[in-house]
Amino acid sequence: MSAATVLRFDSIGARSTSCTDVRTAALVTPLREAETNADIGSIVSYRAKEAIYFEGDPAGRVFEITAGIVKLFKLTADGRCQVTGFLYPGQYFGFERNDEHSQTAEALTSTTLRSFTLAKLERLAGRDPAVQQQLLEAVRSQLLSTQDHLLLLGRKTAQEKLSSFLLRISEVVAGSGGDGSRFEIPMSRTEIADYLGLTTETVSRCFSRLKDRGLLSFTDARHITIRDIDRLLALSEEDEGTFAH
Amino acid sequence: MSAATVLRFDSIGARSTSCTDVRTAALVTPLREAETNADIGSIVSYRAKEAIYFEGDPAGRVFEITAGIVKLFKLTADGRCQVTGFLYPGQYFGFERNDEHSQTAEALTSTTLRSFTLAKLERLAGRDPAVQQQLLEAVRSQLLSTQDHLLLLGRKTAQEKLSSFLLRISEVVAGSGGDGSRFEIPMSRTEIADYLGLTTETVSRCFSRLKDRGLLSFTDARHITIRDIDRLLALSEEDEGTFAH
DNA sequence: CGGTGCTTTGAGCATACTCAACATCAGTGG
DNA sequence: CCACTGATGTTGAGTATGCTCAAAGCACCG
Repeated sequence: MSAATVLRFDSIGARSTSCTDVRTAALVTPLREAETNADIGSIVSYRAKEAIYFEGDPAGRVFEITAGIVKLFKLTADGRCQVTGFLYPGQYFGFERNDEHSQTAEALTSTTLRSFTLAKLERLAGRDPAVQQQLLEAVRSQLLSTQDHLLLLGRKTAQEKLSSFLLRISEVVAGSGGDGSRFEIPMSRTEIADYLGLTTETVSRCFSRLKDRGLLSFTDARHITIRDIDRLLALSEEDEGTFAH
Repeated sequence: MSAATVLRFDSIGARSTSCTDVRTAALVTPLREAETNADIGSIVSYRAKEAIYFEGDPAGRVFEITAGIVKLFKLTADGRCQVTGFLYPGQYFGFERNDEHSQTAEALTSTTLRSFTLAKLERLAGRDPAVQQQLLEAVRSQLLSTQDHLLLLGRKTAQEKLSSFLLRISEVVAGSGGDGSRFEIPMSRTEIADYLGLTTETVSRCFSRLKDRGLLSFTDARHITIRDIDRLLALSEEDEGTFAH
C-alpha cells in the first residue's frame, strides 16, 4: 500500500483550502480579517491527546480550529463518556452558559487554534455585524449537526451508527480535498464508541461485519478503504433487521 | 386533588414572568423592542398537535415562542422518530442550514408564536448588534442543552433517562413560577419515548417502578407529584445497577 | 353504554453489553 | 536483535437491558 495516497488528518488545515465546504470557508474569513485589524486572536498549539480545557474549568475564551481535530466530551459521575463532537478546521468551540465549561475539549490530533477572549470578541462583534453574523452561523451549524447526532444516538442500531459515522468522515475527507473512499480514521475504537454510544467491542464487531460483507477493507485498524459506498449508505439509514445478512 | 394547584403548561407564557430563568427573559427583550420599531414580527397561533412546518419544507422564517410548547423532531426513512427538543416560551427555532427544514416543528400544546422572515431579521440584526447578540445567545443556549441530551441518549439507562427528564420538567415549571414538585406532564408517553430514545412500554414501566419505589405518585398518567426529589436526582445520574431495588 | 385512543402490564426475545482471552503493534531495555 | 511490557484492537461466550408482540385496563366522548 502507498501511504502517500492516504490522507492523514494531521495535515487537514495545513493546506490552503482546508475547510469542509464553501459555507465553512466563509466562516473563517471575517474573524481573520477582524483580527488583522484588532489583533485579538492568539495562536496556540496542542499535541495529540492534550487537553485544551476541562469540564468545570472557568470559561472565557472562544477557539477557532486552524489545523487538526478537537474532541469534545462529557462525563457522568461514574465515568461514562459521551463524545459530543469531533471538530474540524474552521469550527468554533468554547462557548458556554455559566462562565464554566460544560464539557472537556481535547486535541485528537496535533492541533493549532486561534484563541479569543470572550470580552474582546464581544467588543469586536459589537463594532462589526459581520463577525457576529458569522459566529451565529457557526453555532447554528453546530446545533444542526448535534441534532443529527441525537437521531443517531436515540434511534439507530449499532450497524447504522457506524455506517453513518464512516460516511461522515468520508465527507469531511472528500471536502478537504482527500479521497473519500480511502482514508485514515483519526480516532481510537474507544473514542468512536464514546461518540456513537456503544462499547469498543460492538464497534469492533461492526467493523468486522462490514469487512466480511465486503463493504470495506482494512490495511490496519486505522486505515480503511470503502468498497461499496451505496450499500454503506443503505445500511446507514435502513434497519433491515428482519431479513438479509 | 385540587386541580387549581396544578400548573397547566397551556398557561405558561400567558403570565407576565413567563420565562424559564433570568437569562431567557433577557433574550426576549431585544427582539420585542426592535419589533415595536420595525414591525417585523407577526403573531401566529396553533392548536395542540398542529404542525408549524415539516421536515423538507423551505425554510425562511424564525419563530419565537410567546406561549405554549413546541416539539421538534426528526424521522428516519422507515419512520423511527427522535424528538430533538421541547421548546418553551422565550426560545427560538426555525434556523436551518440549506433553506430547507431539517426537522418538523409541531405545537405540543396550544401555542402562540412571533414569526420573523429571515431576510428582515438579518436586515434588522445588521442595524442593531443587540439583536444579533441575543440571537447568538439563544442558539448557543440551545446547543448546550442539545449536548446534554446527547449524553442522556448515548450513555444513560432508561431509569436515568426518565428521571433526568422529570427533573428537567420540574425545573421548567419551578422557573415559570409553578410548583416544581407537582405538575402536569404536557406530552404523551409516545412523545416522551421519542425524546428519550425508548419505547412507550419502557417509559411506562419506568414510571411504574418510580411509583412503586415511592419516588413519585400519580393522579392520572399526566399529573404527577414528586415525593422524593433527592432520590430522583440520585437516580438521574447513578447507574446503581449492581445493588439496590 | 360501546366506541376509540392512550396507558399499563405481561411474556418472550434480540441487540448490544460484560467479562475474558487472545492478537497485534510500538516502544523499551536487556 | 529479541524478549518484555503496555496499549489497542479483535473475538468468543453468556447475559441483561430494553424491545416486540399481545392483551387488558382506563378515561373520555359521542
